[in-house]
Amino acid sequence: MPLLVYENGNVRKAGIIDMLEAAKALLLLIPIGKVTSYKELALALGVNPRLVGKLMKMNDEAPIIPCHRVVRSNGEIGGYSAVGGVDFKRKLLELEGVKFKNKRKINRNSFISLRELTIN
DNA sequence: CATCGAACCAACC
DNA sequence: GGTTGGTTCGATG
Repeated sequence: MPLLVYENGNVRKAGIIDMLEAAKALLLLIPIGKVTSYKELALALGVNPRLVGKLMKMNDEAPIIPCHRVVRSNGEIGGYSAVGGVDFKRKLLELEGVKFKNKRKINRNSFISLRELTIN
């Protein structure tokens, strides 16, 4: 299901910029110490997970808008193209209290589903 | 669990 | 039209 946008009286399919704004809004809901996955965002936005990566890359306000809290659904850290690279991403997450099982993987219980954030 | 190939889809060239 | 990602999935060991 593609994301739709209501704009001066009619409905159209969301463009990449619309999705970027929507993604940013969702990112701001993720609490410190928690992460979500590209997949979850993808489901919420109705796009391919790889496109979510592209969106995160377009976020020029990292790490204020916390795209570093988006990781792979299998627990691996994923990428980070903003300054500092993946090492900085890991550092941020550790600093925020995200628990790592080991160097590669994040604990299951550090994940929060977008449903928990957008409902109630 | 780890690895591998294929599917994904909009951007970019 | 082919390649490329901040990925995922299913199959296989």
